[in-house]
Amino acid sequence: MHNGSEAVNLVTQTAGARSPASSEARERILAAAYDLFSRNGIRAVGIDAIIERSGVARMTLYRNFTSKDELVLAFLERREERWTNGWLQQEVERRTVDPVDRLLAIFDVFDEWFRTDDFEGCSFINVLLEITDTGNSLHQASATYLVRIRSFLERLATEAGVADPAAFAKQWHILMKGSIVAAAEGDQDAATRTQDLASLLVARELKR
Amino acid sequence: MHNGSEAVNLVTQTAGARSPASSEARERILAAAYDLFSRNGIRAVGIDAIIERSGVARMTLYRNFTSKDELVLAFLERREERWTNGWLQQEVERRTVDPVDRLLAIFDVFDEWFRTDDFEGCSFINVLLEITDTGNSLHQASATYLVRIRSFLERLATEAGVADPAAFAKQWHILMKGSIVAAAEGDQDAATRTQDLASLLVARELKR
DNA sequence: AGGAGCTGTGACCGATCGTTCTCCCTCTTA
DNA sequence: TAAGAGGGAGAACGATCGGTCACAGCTCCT
Repeated sequence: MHNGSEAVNLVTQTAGARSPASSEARERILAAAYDLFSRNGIRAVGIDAIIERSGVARMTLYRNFTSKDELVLAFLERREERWTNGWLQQEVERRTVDPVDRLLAIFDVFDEWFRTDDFEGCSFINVLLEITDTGNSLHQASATYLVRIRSFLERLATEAGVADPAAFAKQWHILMKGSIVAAAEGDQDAATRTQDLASLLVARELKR
Repeated sequence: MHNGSEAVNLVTQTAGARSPASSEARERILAAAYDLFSRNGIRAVGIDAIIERSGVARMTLYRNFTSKDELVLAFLERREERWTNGWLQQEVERRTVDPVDRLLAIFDVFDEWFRTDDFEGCSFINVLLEITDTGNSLHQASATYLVRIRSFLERLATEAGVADPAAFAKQWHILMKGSIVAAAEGDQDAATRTQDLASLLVARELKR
């Protein structure tokens, strides 16, 4: 899930500009890192595991990424592309158009997610909690991607005509995060429970 | 916080029964492990850091705990003693007596917690997310301690006369977990925001 | 033909991981 | 006073960590 191999074949490129930033090897490394990091966390996954799964040479990895941290950063970036934008946001917008319905639909999407057998949780939360040091670039990057999710919520809240969209988005995000942790604990019905809570907030903010 | 050094001096014990399970060295190891694990997580803290901080010999640690995993297990047990029981539960019960007020007071207690400069988050959530493998004993232990927190909530919900205390406790716990993650993200007002959500649930479940 | 650029191979680095071992010292209690 | 247990110190174990090195092979462009 969320690791669709649309792979974008970029081989046979134009003139000497064979940019290393989009080589086939780099893509395979990133794909392997995505699977391993999202499922097992950062610290638990070593470079060896990544090169083995990607079938790439050790030096090829270090030619494409100067360090493990930079690879993790690239993973987080891809996580936003695939999970936040390509999945959550897109799925919500596909299901309905009314902004309030879209907000509530988040938990319908989560419900399906929580029931997948290989539920991996939210990588941004995982990295944020795994890397304690608030000065660490990985910690900060995760925090930034979480802020971006909140921007999406705030946009929907604004469209819905909520009085204080920023505050609303923060509360909504607390609900989302709570449900994700509950799902990680094993509660398959966490999304439904949380949607019920969310509907209470909607009812208060928007008499309809 | 929550690491009060009440230390329980157990030296000079009775007859040969100098149980290794409560030696002074063991206590110092556990105290060091508590500080380090709760603040930095499990994987980030090595044995070396623990023996250095505790000032104990390497072999003394392994005479008291057969492995790092067992030390982590002992840490989690102490975390429940100090955090769940000795702090959260006690603090809530000290502040008020009405069960509904006690449920809401959780977020008053959280508010103070979130504002401490060395906020460490919930170790049970941290370990649960850090150790992905659901079969791992550390993962399972963390899950169990989270269930116990829910038991406390359920007790209060029952006393409050909620229709479905188990479901109520799960929703309340989702709110708590969401607020803790938000606090880890840096939101100092996460407890207030969450208490507002919580009050909506209370209002629906108990017309008063 | 030749050079540039990316990849593969495999040895290798120092550091750190969790864990074990041996030797000795210091208490306590019988 | 003797026995015995707990602790301290430090070397060492094999494994793994992230990261580097030299060298050879391939494919593409000019």
